[in-house]
Order: sequence, then structure tokens, then C-alpha cells
Amino acid sequence: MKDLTQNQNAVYRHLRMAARPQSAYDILDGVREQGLRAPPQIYRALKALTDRGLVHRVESLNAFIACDLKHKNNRIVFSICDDCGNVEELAPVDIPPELKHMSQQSGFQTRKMVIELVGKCSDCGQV
Amino acid sequence: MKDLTQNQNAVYRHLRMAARPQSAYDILDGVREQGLRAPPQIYRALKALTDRGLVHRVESLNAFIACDLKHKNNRIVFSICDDCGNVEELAPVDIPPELKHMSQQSGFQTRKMVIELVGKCSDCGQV
DNA sequence: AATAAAATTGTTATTGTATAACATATCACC
DNA sequence: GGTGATATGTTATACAATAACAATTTTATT
Repeated sequence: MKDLTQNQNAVYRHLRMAARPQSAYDILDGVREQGLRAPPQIYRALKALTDRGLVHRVESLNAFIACDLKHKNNRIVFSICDDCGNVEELAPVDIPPELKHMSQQSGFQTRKMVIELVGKCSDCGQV
Repeated sequence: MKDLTQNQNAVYRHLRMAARPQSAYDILDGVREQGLRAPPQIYRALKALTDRGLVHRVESLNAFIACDLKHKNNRIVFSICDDCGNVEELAPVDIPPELKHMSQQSGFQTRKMVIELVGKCSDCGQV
């Protein structure tokens, strides 16, 4: 892939294949065959991948997901189904104007915004 | 306080006193004197408090913070300084229209939205 | 090419976060 | 007072993340 190290590549490929967000230990299990054996190897690869924006961390799940979109790494939006666990990345949006205003008022300089919508996906919604 | 159990009250008071978001184990240390001894006691109290909207979880920090605002529990906004660790809760905002539109397109029913702004607070910003 | 410095990778051990499972107690109501 | 429901305590364990150091590979330099 794009000049990734072997370990990064293994982790990235695993995440791209996965149907759901993966915990670091899920990933570890998934790449054992490629010779990765210990958590730090996974976490290092994840750090490199998230720094490059190829992978995002889903904060409320302590899990990781490959990024399909091409976008700057500083606006991230997920919808998270708390029934089936499915997570979709949505196209990034700007900081809402009121929010931008509020945070600037207080002198806060935003480098990154994460939005997580929690609810029910289309499959789980009609109860 | 408002018909909280003893444990909930102890945890809530600790969080209201704290200057920073507290991990569950920070809280445990802080309420040992009140007789709480084990993690499940903390996590149960936190669950009750977050369900009632008196406490929020700061997802990207695995930490908890008391809510000063009176607001519905389904729109939460934080600014998080990744330098000094300070976290402020900002007034809730609506789901950005494009986002609402996008998620509805896909049939997602949002119950809750969490926004976390990461950057530098006014104290740490001027480097 | 030989080698020293730097960067990367592997390994062990540990720290931090959260919950399962079960025991005990308290409360509400008949 | 018995009984079901709710709350609480306790032990043990699972899951998430990183510190510290060893080994290896890479790079730059002579």
C-alpha cells in the first residue's frame, strides 16, 4: 500500500476487511498469522495509521475503523448503532457556527472535532 | 441531593469538587473514606448518574465529569485541551442540518450526539 | 565496506479501565 | 412475616493501553 511498514499494512488490511470496528485485541488476533504477537506492535501501527488519517478511533467504543473517505483528519463523524454495533463514517461537516463562536469566545483553538451519533441504524430502528 | 443513593451521592459530590475529569479509579480513591471499596460500586453509581444526565463521560479520555448545565442528556459538547487536560462543557447545539440530513438518508435514528473538540485552551494556546 | 548513530521492531511486564458473577442486604407490598 | 424487586458489597477476571528495555534494521558518514 502507500509506503506502510509491514505491521501497519497488516493492521490496515485487517481493518479494511472487518465488518465492524475492531478493538486492538481483535486486530491482534486477526494478524497473528502475519507474525504480530504483542499489543505494542498493534498500538504502534494504529498510531501511525491514525496519524495519517487512514484509520480512526471510535472513542466511545475504544475501537478502530478504517477510513474509506478521503478527507482531512480533523473532522470525523460516526453513526453508531447501539443495538447491532454497526458504525458508519459520515462525510465530515464544519464546526457548527454557534459552537465555533462559543469556543472562540473562550479562547479555545480547535484542532480536531469528533462527532459521534448514537442511536439505531436502519436495520435495528423498526422495532 | 436529588434522591440519589449514598454511593451515587458520594461519586457525584466528588465529581463536582474535581477540577478535572476523573477516571473511575480517581473517583474510587476519592471516595474510599465514604466506604466505597471496589470498581463495580463506582461504575454502578456512574451509570445511574450518566443516565440521569448529572454526569457525562468524556469518551476520548475514558473519564467522567459533572454536568453544570441543565439540559437534555442527548446533546453533549466538550472542549478538551490536549496540553493541560482541561475540559469544558459547552452549551449543547443542534445536529448540524447536513448531518441530520445525511443520517436520515441512511435511516439512522439518532438518540444522542456527542461532540468533542480537541485543541488548546486559552491558557495553553499562545505558544 | 566498516561503523556509529538513529530509527524501527520485538518482547516482557505492568498499569489502567471495565464488567461478570455471585453473595448479602434493604425495601416495598401483600 | 414472607416474597419479590432493587440495591449493595465482594471477588475475580477480562479487556485496553503503555513503560521499559532488548534486538534489529536503516541511514549517514567516514
